[in-house]
Amino acid sequence: MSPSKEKKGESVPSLDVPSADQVVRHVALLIERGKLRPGDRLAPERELAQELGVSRPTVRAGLHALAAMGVTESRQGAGTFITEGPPRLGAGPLSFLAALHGFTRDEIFEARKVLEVGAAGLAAEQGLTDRLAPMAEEVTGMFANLTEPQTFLVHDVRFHRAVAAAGGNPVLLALVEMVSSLVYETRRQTVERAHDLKESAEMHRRIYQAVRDRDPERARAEMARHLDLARMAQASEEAGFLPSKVVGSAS
Amino acid sequence: MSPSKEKKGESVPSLDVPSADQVVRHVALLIERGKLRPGDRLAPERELAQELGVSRPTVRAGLHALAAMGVTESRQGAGTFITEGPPRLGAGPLSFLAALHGFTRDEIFEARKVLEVGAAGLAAEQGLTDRLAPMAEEVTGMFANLTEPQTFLVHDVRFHRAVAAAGGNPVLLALVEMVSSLVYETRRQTVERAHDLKESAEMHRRIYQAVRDRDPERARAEMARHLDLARMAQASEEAGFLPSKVVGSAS
DNA sequence: TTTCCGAATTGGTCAATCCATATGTTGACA
DNA sequence: TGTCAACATATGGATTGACCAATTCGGAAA
Repeated sequence: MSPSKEKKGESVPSLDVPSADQVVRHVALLIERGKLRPGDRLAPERELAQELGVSRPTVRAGLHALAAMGVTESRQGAGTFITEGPPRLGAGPLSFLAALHGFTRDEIFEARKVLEVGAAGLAAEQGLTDRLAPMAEEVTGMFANLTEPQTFLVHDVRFHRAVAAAGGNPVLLALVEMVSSLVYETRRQTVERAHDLKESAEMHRRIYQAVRDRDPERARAEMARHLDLARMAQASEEAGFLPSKVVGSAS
Repeated sequence: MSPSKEKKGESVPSLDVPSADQVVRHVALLIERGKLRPGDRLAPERELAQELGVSRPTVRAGLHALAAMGVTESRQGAGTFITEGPPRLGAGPLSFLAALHGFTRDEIFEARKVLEVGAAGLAAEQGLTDRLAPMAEEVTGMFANLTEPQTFLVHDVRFHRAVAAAGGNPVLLALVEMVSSLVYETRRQTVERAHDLKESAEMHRRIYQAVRDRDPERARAEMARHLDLARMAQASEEAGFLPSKVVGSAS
């Protein structure tokens, strides 16, 4: 079954496939061929090691890499599983990039603006009525927690997620969540200083109404305006509070 | 320096920190504190193992995870280094997501549209003249290779990268590259069937001109139009060629 | 039939060892 | 004296073997 067991010192030492990558490629192949679907369990490490002709630590290295990419999850005693649930991109890689290259708050908000304005437009165009309820719910949650900044923030984040979801594009949703999570950690530390939570809730409500009314242009405009104001609000919250305006907390 | 050396069977077994994550967190901390910058070399695995009080295989597992996130690169005999170069997000995670959840070509193009239309708008607004040359160069390369589809495609991809770069936002650039790379592999297999390469080159030229003229609205419109046409073009190229319209080739 | 315990399964970790590659040093040779 | 090749060292890559810890599931007992 496995003619790949080549001796090392052979005449042609050209094909050097890093063994750890072999595991990743193997899993990738199984996924592409549909043999592995979300929630499925992978073969035990010991079996994988034998199948691929590598040692167990090598298999483990590959599985760690897959786990870091959010592809798999391992539970001691149970097994290794393909990640279930909605498509998500881990925030880790972006967080590291942010910390390493010193992304600024403004840059991140600008990226959010592009993503979320687009998502809001799509949401209004699609007009999927069953996606409206989650948005409305979060707006309600915001108005109900004007004096509880932390709770308010949770509804805030979930509202933006709901808008992206209403866009109906899983790729965009994954990107929005990845970038949003970059801001979330920072924001959680400064939201206590926020004033005008009411004004923020009103803006979210206007975004919701625009989507509900299937008015893409208004949805885009309201989202753009909201993110601009949110950016400035956070800037003032951070004033003299955080040592640097550089974001980045690796998960 | 490290009082974290807790015995396992102690009276309070509550704090179970998966050892592999310890390595990731350790590196993350060093990065956040500015002790590690792109290009720097990490301590040797054996030293890290001793510092953190874990075994070397565990350290290796953590380093593999970091490598999978694109944070580090290891070179046998030399050491492990923080990834250098421009901020990049690996395409691996998105590829897996695409394969697992069956993202369609249309969904990916829609996401590209949001990202790249936004980037084109930013590029035109910024008007950084020193970012124009790379774009012009790729357009020239496309016109010079109308009969060489593979070469044409390379310039095509690089043009879109150049536009995103001209937007001046590293976050957006990283996202554009990540999503674009999803399409690239598929496209490379079908581009031979393309006709109207000349028309495609013309469209790119118009995008360039709009950015050069600092006309954001036109830049957005041209990019949107281009991506719509490119989507349809690829659909016809794929007709009866690829077994499925589902994208996804994990790197 | 229900409940509980224990064996088998499986991931998590460690230790020791060897190999492959890169790098720096040293010594021989021109 | 200068240059280059061979060797020693540092470091990541991988293996073997073993043991621990958490989960799962089946069989025994109530």
